[in-house]
Amino acid sequence: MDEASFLAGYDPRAYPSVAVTVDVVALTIRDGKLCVLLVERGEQPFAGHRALPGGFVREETLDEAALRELAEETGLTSGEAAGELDRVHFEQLRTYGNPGRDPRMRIVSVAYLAFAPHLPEPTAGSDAAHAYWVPVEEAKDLAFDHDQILADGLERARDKLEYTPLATAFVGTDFTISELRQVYAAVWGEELHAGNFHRKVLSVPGFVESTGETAARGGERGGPKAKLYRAGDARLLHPALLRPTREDRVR
Amino acid sequence: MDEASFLAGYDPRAYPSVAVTVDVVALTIRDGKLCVLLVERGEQPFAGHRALPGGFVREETLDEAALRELAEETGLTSGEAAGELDRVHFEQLRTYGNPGRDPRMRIVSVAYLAFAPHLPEPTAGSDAAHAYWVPVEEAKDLAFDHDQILADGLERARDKLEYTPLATAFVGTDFTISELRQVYAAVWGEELHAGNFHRKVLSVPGFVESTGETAARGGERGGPKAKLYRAGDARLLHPALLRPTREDRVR
DNA sequence: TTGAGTAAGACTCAGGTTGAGTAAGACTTA
DNA sequence: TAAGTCTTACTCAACCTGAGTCTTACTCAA
Repeated sequence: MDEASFLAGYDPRAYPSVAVTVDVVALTIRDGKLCVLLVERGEQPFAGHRALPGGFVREETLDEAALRELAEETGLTSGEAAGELDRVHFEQLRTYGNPGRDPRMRIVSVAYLAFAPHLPEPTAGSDAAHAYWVPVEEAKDLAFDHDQILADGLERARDKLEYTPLATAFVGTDFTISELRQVYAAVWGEELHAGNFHRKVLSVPGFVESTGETAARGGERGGPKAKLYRAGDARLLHPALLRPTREDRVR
Repeated sequence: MDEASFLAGYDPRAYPSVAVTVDVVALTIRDGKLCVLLVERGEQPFAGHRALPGGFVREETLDEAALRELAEETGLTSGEAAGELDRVHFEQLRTYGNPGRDPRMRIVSVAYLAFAPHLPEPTAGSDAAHAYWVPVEEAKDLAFDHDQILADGLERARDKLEYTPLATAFVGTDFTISELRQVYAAVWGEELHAGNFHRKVLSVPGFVESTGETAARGGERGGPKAKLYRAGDARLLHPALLRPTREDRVR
């Protein structure tokens, strides 16, 4: 039965009311670690627990609701700072709506995944004072089913790194191959062979293009100045950068 | 802002009410063609148009709602026939909730993807009399944003065939490699090299396992009796069966 | 019954991609 | 200045790929 025939034959008020929210899994890399944006809960249920940022959907698209929530939580709502959000990659993750996931009422939550190059620490004193970046391995015991949502988001992020140029959303407009490799290492949680990574990135058409420039200085502990690149126009990587196979992913 | 702080600070009734539905993109293969289950709309809006089956979410999980809708539309609700639904693969596709996607009220729809080996034609006289299987290339001008939902579902199906043993959900419990190849050909819309496909399927650990049996007869127009296989225990295919690269997928 | 056509499945081969390793040279800090 | 780090380029063997050939087993129609 589709929406229309339902509406013709049933009274929507015969069913319990449902609320629709968005929750955002916002990821960034800080100090070489993959971090997620969390908010501190002050009220029951789950008072004292941390949760993913989110909120009710208003008269706006779901995408707009997710972007608005992220902007509010990071404090990036005003003019200049809001421009940083332009470089954030946004995509819908999946929807969570089991009865009982919120103890108070039926809430269907559309989860989003956001990848940010380097958003500032939410500033104290603002609306966003209760939000902060947490390394993903420390993000446990979240409120509601947010542990599951975070886990699903991380899995999606790791997958998309293989087939899409998503990693370029985590670095600045100009970056070195080494910086890009550190993104993969942080998200996948394992080191990559620098030489092979270099070869593969440059062999994928449209992944990166040279700026002709060179980094201002070498690495922190030595090494030559690396060449600078910017994101190319590819939307899919071919061939893909497959992560080292793990048998436990297969069965 | 998360759900709890919203609920504490705002009155949900201050926002327009939102209804939550599920829509199902149910795919099967009939006569070598990929087909989708559609229902005929008798009422405005979109009277005379076809639509994806779907309906309101009740006191059940989203997954249960999608399964229930599919069962109702196909008429597979009673004892024995309902068993056929056990072999249907189900997964959430994505959620569509733009204001205005339904002209009457704000409706957020969680779309599901279903893959069925060979569900019967919905029988006339039942509740499902207005539902039927349509080859996907003939499924145009659907109601609401269902063209988009179908397109997204097809893209997902084509992708998942590469990395997962999903194709086995389209065939019987016992099948030949050739039948499996025809599934790939139907979903991807292109012929595959029989020898290479054979080699690759058998080389992927856990994709298929031999039954030791042989098909009762050869192909319709000749050829030897093929060996029979059943689905293995792999959940991811490694190495993947990548479809022939198309440049237009990349940029 | 036989011959033509079809398909399953095993094989070959050239070309490309892979992970692993080596090496030269540019740069850092101590 | 010395020791260590890092980018980048290279080599190599192993593997995977698409394209094609071949044998054998079967169906169908004459």
